[in-house]
Amino acid sequence: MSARDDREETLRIGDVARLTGTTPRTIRYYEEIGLLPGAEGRAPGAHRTYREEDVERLQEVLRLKDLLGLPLEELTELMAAEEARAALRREWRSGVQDPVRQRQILEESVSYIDRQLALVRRRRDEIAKLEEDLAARKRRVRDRLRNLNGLNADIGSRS
Amino acid sequence: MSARDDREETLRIGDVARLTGTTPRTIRYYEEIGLLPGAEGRAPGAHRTYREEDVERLQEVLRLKDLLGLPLEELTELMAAEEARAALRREWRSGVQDPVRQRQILEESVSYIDRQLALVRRRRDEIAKLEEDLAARKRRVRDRLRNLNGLNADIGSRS
DNA sequence: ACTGATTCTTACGTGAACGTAAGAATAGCT
DNA sequence: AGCTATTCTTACGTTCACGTAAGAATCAGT
Repeated sequence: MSARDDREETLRIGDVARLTGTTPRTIRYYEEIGLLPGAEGRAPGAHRTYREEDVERLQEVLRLKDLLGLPLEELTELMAAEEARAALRREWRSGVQDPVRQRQILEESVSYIDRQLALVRRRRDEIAKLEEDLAARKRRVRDRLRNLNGLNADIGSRS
Repeated sequence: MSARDDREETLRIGDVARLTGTTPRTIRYYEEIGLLPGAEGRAPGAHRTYREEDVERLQEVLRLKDLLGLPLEELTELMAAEEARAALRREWRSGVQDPVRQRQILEESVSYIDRQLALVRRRRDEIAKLEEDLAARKRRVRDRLRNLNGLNADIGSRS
């Protein structure tokens, strides 16, 4: 009763839901569609257990979902990067340390991060463009307002 | 057959759909929920007609929807700015030109643009933060890779 | 071992945002 | 006036992303 892998405080689905601002249902759903891993060795009917790592991953998922607005299926592909990192960590802890395999996993991870970065940067540019356009529009309207106020500077002093 | 308001080439719903990359159904739906105006004086059963102005407005709607990810109902509120601008333009063309009313409309327009800008800037910041985080993560992974390559510089030369 | 809280599985329900089908009507052209 | 393409209205269907309900099972604490 000492040498097992149940280290690091083990959270339950309700805890994770509270920590991430979602609901248990959502977490189960994400697991169901393969967006979250859903621990291999779990007896049918047994409670799901999570660690900090899983919480962070879920937060990443929610963030990408919110900011990129992708359908969950595409997000599933994107998140394969975290899978690679998780796999690496597991192999790391289990002491495998085959440098060739590690290189492979790390490179895979980089390529997935690059895919995420590409999407994020496109969004960033689109948002920037939108902001510029809105600012320009605002300037034009304010110019018209200044015009009106200039031509008859008698009416109204506070908006 | 000369003095009417049917100036400016009048588009039909299919044209607008093609120009904006959507479908007629979507356009009707947006009109139905009040997100698009849906011309007042239209006989029941008659074809809808649009002008450049309407196309631009729809493009704005689609852009905000995509980039902000708001439910259409909230978007409807946000778009009240365009309504104000459209109203102003109509009064302008019809020669009303009551400066007090114009001031009112312009200020209303500014306040709606400000609301849009606030939302867009929040998004911009969130996206920027996400990009930074991803870039940092990538750096860390690449550092590990460099480490691996340093320790055994024999394997693999191209990624 | 018991108990109360939480979770499990299964399955049907829901809201948002459209898709699709059908029959009638309209608009542009000749 | 007639023909054809497009559109109109109405209404039911669909997909995504969960919500909700029910009965059984599990887990933490005593």
